[in-house]
Amino acid sequence: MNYYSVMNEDSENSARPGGAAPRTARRRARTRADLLAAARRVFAARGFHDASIAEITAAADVGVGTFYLHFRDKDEALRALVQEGLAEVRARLVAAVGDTPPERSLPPFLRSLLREAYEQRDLFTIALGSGTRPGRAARAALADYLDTMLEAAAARGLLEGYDVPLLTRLLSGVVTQATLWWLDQDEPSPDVVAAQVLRLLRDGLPPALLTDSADDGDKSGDREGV
Amino acid sequence: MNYYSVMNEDSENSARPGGAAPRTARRRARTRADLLAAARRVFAARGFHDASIAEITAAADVGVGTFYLHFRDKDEALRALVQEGLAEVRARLVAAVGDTPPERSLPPFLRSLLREAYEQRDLFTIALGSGTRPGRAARAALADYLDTMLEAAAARGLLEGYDVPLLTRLLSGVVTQATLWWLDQDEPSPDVVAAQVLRLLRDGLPPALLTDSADDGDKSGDREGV
Amino acid sequence: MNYYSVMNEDSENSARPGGAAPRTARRRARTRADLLAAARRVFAARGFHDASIAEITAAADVGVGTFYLHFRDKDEALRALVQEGLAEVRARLVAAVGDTPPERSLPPFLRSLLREAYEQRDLFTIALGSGTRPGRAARAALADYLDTMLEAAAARGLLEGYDVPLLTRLLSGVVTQATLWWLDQDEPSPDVVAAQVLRLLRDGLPPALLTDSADDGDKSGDREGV
Amino acid sequence: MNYYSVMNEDSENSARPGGAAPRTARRRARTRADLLAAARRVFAARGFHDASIAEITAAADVGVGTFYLHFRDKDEALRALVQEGLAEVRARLVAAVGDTPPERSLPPFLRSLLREAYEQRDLFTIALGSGTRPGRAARAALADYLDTMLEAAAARGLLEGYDVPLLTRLLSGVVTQATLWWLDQDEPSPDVVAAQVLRLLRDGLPPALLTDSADDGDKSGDREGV
DNA sequence: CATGAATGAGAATTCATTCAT
DNA sequence: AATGAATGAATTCTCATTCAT
Repeated sequence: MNYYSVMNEDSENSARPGGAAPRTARRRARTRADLLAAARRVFAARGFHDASIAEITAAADVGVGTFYLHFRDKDEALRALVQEGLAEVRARLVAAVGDTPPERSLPPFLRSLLREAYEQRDLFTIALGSGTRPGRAARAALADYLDTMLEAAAARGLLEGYDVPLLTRLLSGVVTQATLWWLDQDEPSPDVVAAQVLRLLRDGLPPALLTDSADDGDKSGDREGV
Repeated sequence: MNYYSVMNEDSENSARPGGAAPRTARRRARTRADLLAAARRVFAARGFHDASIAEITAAADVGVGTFYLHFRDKDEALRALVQEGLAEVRARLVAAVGDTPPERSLPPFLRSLLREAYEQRDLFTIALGSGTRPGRAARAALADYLDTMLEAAAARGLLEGYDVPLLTRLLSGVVTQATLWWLDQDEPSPDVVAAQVLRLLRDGLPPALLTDSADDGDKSGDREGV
Repeated sequence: MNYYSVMNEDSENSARPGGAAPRTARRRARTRADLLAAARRVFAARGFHDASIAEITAAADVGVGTFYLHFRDKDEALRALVQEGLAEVRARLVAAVGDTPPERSLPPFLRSLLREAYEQRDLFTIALGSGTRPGRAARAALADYLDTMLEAAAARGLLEGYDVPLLTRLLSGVVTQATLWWLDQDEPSPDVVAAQVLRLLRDGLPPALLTDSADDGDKSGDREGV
Repeated sequence: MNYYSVMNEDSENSARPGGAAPRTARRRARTRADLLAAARRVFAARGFHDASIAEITAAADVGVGTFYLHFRDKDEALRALVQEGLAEVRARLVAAVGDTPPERSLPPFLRSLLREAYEQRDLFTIALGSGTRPGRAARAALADYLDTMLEAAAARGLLEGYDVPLLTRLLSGVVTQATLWWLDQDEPSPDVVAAQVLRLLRDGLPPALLTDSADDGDKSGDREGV
């Protein structure tokens, strides 16, 4: 059992009987935010597994014990970091897509997503780059969002012959990889990347590259003229 | 200094003057293979970071010290596992593609790759799934291979307007994700996935999904009739 | 990277803004002192190389990890032990010599040194007896001190014909050996040893023992009458 | 129990029933000599405690197991190395001193000893420099030899007022230190060092350096005129 | 005799977690 | 709420020693 579990009961004990002492609450929230910011820096710099609690608390300029006042353990901190960080991203993406109907929201969504990924390279690297549970959860959340859009399109009969869940994964693979691109380079800008991704999704590759004698009959037949 | 470095001189001392003692060498190779097989199982089951040397040696049914006779440390073992495993995969892929000209080899290459990924799910999960150096190296090797093909196509003027290095990464993202798909499910078969991937790459998504008011001028103009 | 390096910043953070928490600092210092005392006992009893960290922490009655909170490794502990121990000795020697002019300070210095060596046999054994770096540093420090005295004498023209650095080493050899004497015996007392050393240095050995046909010319000429 | 103990029975089994196969014996002796030479190099370079058996056998270009065919363990090898090495030295010293009567042999003895020490710096460093048992044994052997000479002199009434065993130790300290001198420098030559040592032993230090108000009564009285 | 792969006990070291202040 | 010294279980790594060939 952790100190954390004593101090953070599941019940909503934020209801102050006398309605008093919001000062303490604010301090506490600030410390927590400091810790998350420090964790983001340290995880990005050294990788989740090689980061130690002591490093994080040192970066946050708090005592080691303080960590356990706010998080059960390192995994908890990662989960909170990714979850809360991506929640903000999600909010901005929803705002960017606005009330565009699902079947037309893919371009603005991708463009915004890649912009966010570029702005918050460290967070995306942490979330997508390492084989951790919250990383997988983040990928799943992205896939879910894409899924919603594609299912809406499928419901309108726009995706005959596509396996929507698989398609979802492939698309999320494209996005993930585009994101990890910036792990090494800073160029090109997210807008250029978005244009390339959209072009690939719209036009596919040149037919000459996919001429395939082993392909199933009628498909290859359709393309013969090319 | 490691025992490893003492026991494994870099010099080419494999030249046995009397042509003697290949027995010992064979024993040694067998033990090494046992260790790699055990490492593959343990890494796949518990993840690279959570696997301990003791687990690996126990799984290989050898003493702990034996590990260090063959590998400098855990990273070394991972590197060897991925490198040698993928070398075999690469050999089979090369054989599968045969002398198909580069600009027509994408379909057979992808199909073979996905079959290999399916057969050797554990290896691919280890190589691609965790944010380790050999993982990145493996991704890079895949990208290199794709790059060779695409550059050949580009040299024939088949990829006007595409950013080849970026395209390479996006494709490798698709493949990586398709591979990680089987981390959770066993369905569908690699041939079905390959067909979907090839269809996506050939046809792109239905234009309706990509109609984009914010698109850059002439491109959207081209597509207006749709 | 060591826990030590995380917990012991090099910066001068001893400046407590609020002037607070000297309690913790005192506790910490006490634990450190306990560890050094335990190390002294264990090193003296089993020799530096054969002593294990676990033995030291057991002797100090603290957890193993605590050792690394105070010292980077065993060498660090030895260095601290010797350095700090000899610093105290040095302080007492300086006090004993007082403001005696350098060319007359050899007798009181040797007497005090041998008394210290006797009192702190364990420390001197650790410092001088084993071929470790701090051991060599300790010998060097002793030689330096002797050097200061002898150079002062040489500047007054009292050491014509002597190679001062070499002489320094020979003297320190005499002292070192006198010290190691007590490794086996407890007798005779330091004052008796000091008297013998001083007598040897003052009178030399009886000329009869050093009559030397192969000696260099004029020197032997001087002594011919004997 | 060691392989060594099986192969090296205490009984003199060198008596070959058929008087045959001296070839094998020669080979064996040669391997042993190779190992000792390698041990000398490795011990001198890395220190006894930090040298490993594997290093020694690698330097001797034999298999690890071979070591145990000739020595029980590392200590055994050190003992043999020092013992046999010093036996040769001793033989040469005895030859150098010849039939000089004991009370006149100190000068030639010291001169020869320092020459040997210079020639065989590595051996002397190993023997005297590290706090090992054979090291102490070597020091004791040196002291014994000096003791023989000094006792002979004392028997002739030449050492009234000197504590011979202690004097022995002090002298051996001088010699040891002179030897360790060459650990750092190559200069000056052994003959110069010997001359300085002999001068110190003959003349002592200048009286001015040893004027001592705290000295015991009559001794200081004797020296008042100085 | 010689070999060197294999062994495993033991030592060093790390670091998440606790708890007295 | 915050602190940071202390803890010790767990892990990595070393190397003397054995033994089958």
